Amino acid sequence: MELAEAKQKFIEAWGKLGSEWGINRTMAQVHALLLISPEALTTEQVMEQLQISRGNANMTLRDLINWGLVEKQHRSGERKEYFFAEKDVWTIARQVAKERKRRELEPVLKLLGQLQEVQGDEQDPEYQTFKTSVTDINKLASNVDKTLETMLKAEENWFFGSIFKLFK
Amino acid sequence: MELAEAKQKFIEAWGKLGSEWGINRTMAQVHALLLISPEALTTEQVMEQLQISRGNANMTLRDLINWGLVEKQHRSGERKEYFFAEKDVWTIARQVAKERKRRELEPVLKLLGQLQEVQGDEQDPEYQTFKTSVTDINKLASNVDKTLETMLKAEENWFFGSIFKLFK
DNA sequence: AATATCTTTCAATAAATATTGAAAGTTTGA
DNA sequence: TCAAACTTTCAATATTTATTGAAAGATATT
Repeated sequence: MELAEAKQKFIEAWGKLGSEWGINRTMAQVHALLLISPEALTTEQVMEQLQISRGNANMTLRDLINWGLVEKQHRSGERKEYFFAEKDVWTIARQVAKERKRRELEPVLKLLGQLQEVQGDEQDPEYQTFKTSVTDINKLASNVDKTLETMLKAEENWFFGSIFKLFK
Repeated sequence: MELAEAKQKFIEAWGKLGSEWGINRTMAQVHALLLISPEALTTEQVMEQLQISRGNANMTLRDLINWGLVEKQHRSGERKEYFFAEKDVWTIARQVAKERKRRELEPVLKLLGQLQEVQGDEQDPEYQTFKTSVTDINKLASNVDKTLETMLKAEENWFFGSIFKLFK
């Protein structure tokens, strides 16, 4: 396979995977493009390579920066902004985990905690089943949360630090 | 909080979480409804409780069955079909992991393997960066795949079997 | 074999999401 | 201060995804 074709396929696949996991297709594609670019790219270059509009490119790049996956670069003597993606996959994975934990897991945990306080008749099967399900999900979600917390602090921890090096 | 309100909030939250993770909101809501129902429900009951159409209820329930999260029940003397959700959260998590692995992770792994075979000039930074990124992602994805594989076989394995009981 | 009961399908429609592009905003330097 | 170079915004539009509901398909009952 030629490089040009491989790049194309990689970008498409990354976009598809993103959309299957609730991440905007274009955002995933821009990320893919930057991932495989040795140099930082300008908005113009992203627009051209992916055939997207200026507005879309601008918003998508901003989102990627908010996700902590891309950073702006400035070059002396130039007005244009350049965009560069973090290339270490483990750092990327940690970053994504961190953001999704914060944006999605934590709000759910908060609600589950409240729902566990529901009042009702202990003899009512409706009540019993509700309470059991919510409690069980809360337990699992808390464990996932704690596990992620540990993972995210892995670098600071000799034990997991060494385990996670195996994944690198 | 009253049970009725709590149920409503739970169903909404589950639907929202699902849609953030690429799972149809209605599917997640139907799943939530069945999760907190002590008894199996009919299509009619699902339609009424969630205010959705017959077609939607039918397709959604079929999808949930395909995900291995819900099963049909038949009752003697009745023509209607009843639907019942698996309640053990660890089993649910395993089931979801299994399906997403099969539907999304495995196809991506296959492609990454092919992309690693890309031909090009070893001196070309474009080629180098592409190859490094693809290889690194492939490594991480393979490790995730293997880890999931182990998890999915956990019940058959005394060591992880006992570890995972901690999560229940 | 006709009818009642229940399930499935799928083209049409609606709703949610993503994208465009032109105008407004900002920054730099002549 | 002006204007060129670049970035940002957002209402309008397009695309994608989900939902409806009526008709067709099953299956059991008389």
